[in-house]
Amino acid sequence: MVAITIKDVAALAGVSVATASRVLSGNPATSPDSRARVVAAVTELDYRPNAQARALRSTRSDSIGLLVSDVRNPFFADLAHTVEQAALAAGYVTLLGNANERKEQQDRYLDTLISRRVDGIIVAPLGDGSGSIRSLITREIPTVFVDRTVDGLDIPSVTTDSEAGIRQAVEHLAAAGHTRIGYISGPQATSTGRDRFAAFTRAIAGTGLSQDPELVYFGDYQAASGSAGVHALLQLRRPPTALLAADSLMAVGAIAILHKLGRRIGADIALIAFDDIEWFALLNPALSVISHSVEEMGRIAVDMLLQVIDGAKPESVVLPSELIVRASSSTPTSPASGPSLRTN
Amino acid sequence: MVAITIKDVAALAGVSVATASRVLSGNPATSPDSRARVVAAVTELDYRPNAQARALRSTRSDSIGLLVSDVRNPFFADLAHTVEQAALAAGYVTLLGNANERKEQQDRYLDTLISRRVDGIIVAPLGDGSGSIRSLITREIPTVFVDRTVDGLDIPSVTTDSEAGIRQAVEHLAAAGHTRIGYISGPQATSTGRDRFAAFTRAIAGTGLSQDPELVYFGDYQAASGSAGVHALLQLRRPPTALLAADSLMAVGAIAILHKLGRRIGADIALIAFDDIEWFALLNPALSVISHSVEEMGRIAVDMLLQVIDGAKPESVVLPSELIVRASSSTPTSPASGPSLRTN
DNA sequence: CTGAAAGCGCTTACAG
DNA sequence: CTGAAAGCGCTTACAG
Repeated sequence: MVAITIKDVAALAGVSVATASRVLSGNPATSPDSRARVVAAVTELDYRPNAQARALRSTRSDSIGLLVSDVRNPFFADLAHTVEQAALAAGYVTLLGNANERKEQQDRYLDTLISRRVDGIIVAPLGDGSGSIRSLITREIPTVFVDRTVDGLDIPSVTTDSEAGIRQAVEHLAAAGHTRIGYISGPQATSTGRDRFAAFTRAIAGTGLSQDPELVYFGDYQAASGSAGVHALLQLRRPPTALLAADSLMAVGAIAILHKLGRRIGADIALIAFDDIEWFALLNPALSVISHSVEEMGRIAVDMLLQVIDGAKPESVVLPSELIVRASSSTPTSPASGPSLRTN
Repeated sequence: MVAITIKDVAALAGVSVATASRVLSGNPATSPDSRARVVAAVTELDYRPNAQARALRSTRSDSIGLLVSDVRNPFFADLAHTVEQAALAAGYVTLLGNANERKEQQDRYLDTLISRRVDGIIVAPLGDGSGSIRSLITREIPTVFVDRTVDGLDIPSVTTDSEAGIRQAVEHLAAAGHTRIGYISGPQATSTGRDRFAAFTRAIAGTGLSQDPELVYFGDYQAASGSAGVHALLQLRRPPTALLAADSLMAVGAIAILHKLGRRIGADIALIAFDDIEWFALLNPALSVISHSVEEMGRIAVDMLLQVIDGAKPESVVLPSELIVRASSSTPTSPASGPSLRTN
């Protein structure tokens, strides 16, 4: 690689390195003449300041890190997109990392982002507060949790209150006559996995439906576990007549295997997914979903991070969720035993 | 932020900074005793080397940049995932950027990656060779193009040969009796947009179908333009009976509006998309696609980049594409005029 | 095997 | 408004 440094620029412009640096950083203490000559030199040499050296000296890098748990999950892809656009508008470039739902990989990226001295980090965390997550606190690195949190860590967060959406989903299914609802849960190592499972448990109890523990399958938020979950649930002596998947990827896996088994979604079995993904509305039957706003979440996360970087301590934000009923859950299944087909 | 430097480590360990540095970088010229004490100090202080300072000195950063044109496109999300895993296996961390199909943003990210001195860059480029793309060459930064190329630039690339897949798609539709095929093209500012359009034009000519220029709509690889394209094409006095979308996002937009208009895909109108996305197989009817391997593309790209970093000059690779027929194009539409329903 | 010193490419008080 | 100089946190010949 050919290195062009500020020295080359200064030499060509006939000024000192200090003056060149001032022009480059927009310091007003420069003469119009110097400015013109430095700018010309920069253009001619196609000079790019070395961000490493700059950051080393000035302790800010105008960049933030965003660590998501799985880029292939459309929810996180959308989140990455909004965060990036919001950050760009505020003058920050976003370095995106992908933890791949694995703790070691999360630690690895966190270490990288820390050692690259990003100005702040937005992370959808995984696991307990051990490992590199802890360093964020001890090193006082501006951090915001998004979508997920870690118990016991005092870090501002933007999350979704899954309670309302899940309760609506369960009540909707109960109203359609379902008494045995299968739940494909997210991993209990994530706060969303735990929260949504707890919300489901409460909703089931509140609606008086079967609390058979066999109706819960613990997946890992990836497609294959959605398929495995459906497979396991349908093998039960008394299989569920409706399914609730805790994220979009597991829903995809569920749909795939239901197709393969020839079960008609919305007719033979009802299905509702957490996360409102554009594609879900295009399925036939369209998928009922529990929706929450990823755009809002992304914007708020960036906003909060900027505040933290400025030394403030913003309040955590909890966004609402709600059920959107589409065809995948609207056709009532007549359960073997259930006569009560109410509507609300 | 609290800064812990190698000086703190050296002081705690009772050795010089030089020795501490040697232990940290695995230099064999260190005594077991020094090693033990430095390691202990690192653990106690939770020390993370400043990657900026290290890179400044050693001219390598063990990181690569991956610039995709749209993270929300599942093809690129999958690509990001494979590239990242392959890079990780080779000891590199991947910084992901999202050009959002916009030249300015591509330049911005390229500048950032260049100024952060990543060891190499994998990019799905956009536009001509102007702007920051040019700097990659003049600064001799190890670069590999993936999925797309830029005319006139001598940079190794991994791309897909769209010719075969598109020809198969057109022939398949022709065999089903379609004579007017609408084409929703990618932007002509991308090599894939141009290549696929050229392949389509040749395939149409070769099959003797209508070459009516009105049957081509130029989109931008984003969902909204797919909807707009369908809208425009269906307004023609003689609308197409089959549609070919040049990427998955435009296909999504196309499907959405077809649903809204009440046109049954696979019955009222045939649809084929470029890019084999997991979700497409789940649609009902399942979508026929032109498939190419994103995993292979990602792995090869990383492999080539490592070669370039090592000073080699690898040959460009072109991967094949092929049609996968599913229900969205399998039901022959009986065209107003066409009697010739051949099968092959 | 070890330490003192130079230097990577910048920025920023400090004088003038 | 400008330049010389120090220093950010590392690494790496150079002596020993």
